[in-house]
Amino acid sequence: MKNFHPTGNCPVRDVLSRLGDKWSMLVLITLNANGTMRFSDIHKTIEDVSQRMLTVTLRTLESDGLVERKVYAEVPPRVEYCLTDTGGTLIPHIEGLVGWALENMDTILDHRQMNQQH
Amino acid sequence: MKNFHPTGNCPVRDVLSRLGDKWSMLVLITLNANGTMRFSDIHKTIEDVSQRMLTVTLRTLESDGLVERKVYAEVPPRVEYCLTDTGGTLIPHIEGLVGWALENMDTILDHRQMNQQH
DNA sequence: CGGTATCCCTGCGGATACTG
DNA sequence: CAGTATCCGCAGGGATACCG
Repeated sequence: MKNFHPTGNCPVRDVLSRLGDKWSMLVLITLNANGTMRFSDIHKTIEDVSQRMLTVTLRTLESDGLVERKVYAEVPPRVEYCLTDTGGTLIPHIEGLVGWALENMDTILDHRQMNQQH
Repeated sequence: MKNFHPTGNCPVRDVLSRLGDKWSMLVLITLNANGTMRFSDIHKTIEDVSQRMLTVTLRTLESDGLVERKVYAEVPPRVEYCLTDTGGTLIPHIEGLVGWALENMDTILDHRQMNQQH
C-alpha cells in the first residue's frame, strides 16, 4: 500500500501546506501575470486581501525564496516584488490547477448542489 | 493589470480552497495510487488523520463529485472509495505540485533557514 | 467496521490604529 | 508608501465517547 509520509513529518506536506493558505497562490500568479509590482499594485490587484495578510504572505514567500523583495531608499519608500527563478518554476503547476478548476467547476458546483438537496 | 476574481466571489478560489485543506490532496493521490480502498485502508495509509477528519474530507470530496462512495449491505459494514473520472483528471496536476515540491524543497528549506538566522 | 456526536483549542486571518 | 502592533473572532481540525 503506497503512502506519502516518508519521514514522519513530510517536507512535501510542509511545502504544499504553505501554498494551501488563502493568498499565496493568488499572489504568485498575480506576480507572474504582471511582472515586477509594487506593494500597492499587488494590493489593488488583489482587492480583498488585508494589508497585514499581504505583508505576511509576501514575507513568507520571500523567506521560502519564491519571491524577491527589493527596497529602494527613497522618500516615500518604494518596495518592489517579483518572482524568483524557483518561484517561476512553480507557476505552470498552479496554472494547471487553475485551468482544471475553470474547466470543472461547473460540474463540481452542480454535483455539490444535488447533494445539498439530499 | 491582470487580476483573478472575475465575479467578486470567484468559483476558482472556491474550488481551490477545498483542495487547500489539510487532507484532500493526500486522500486523492492515495486513492489514485491504490485504486479502490476501504475506509480502514485509507486510514491505515494516512496514519495521522483523525477518523473524524477522514470522514469529513471524504464526504466533501464525494459531494464535489471527485470521489465515489460505495456502501455494501453487509455485516460488518463495508464501504469502498474510489476516484471518479473528474477526480482522476485532477491527479496529474496534484502530481505536478508534488513533483515540484520534491525537486525544490531542499532549496526552499535552506533558504528558509538562512532567513531565520536573520 | 465505519461511522456520529460533542467538546474544545489553536492559529489563521480580519479590523483597526499607529509609524518611519 | 509600505509597512508594524495589537486585539480578537471564528472555523478547521483534534480528542474522546458512543452507535448501528
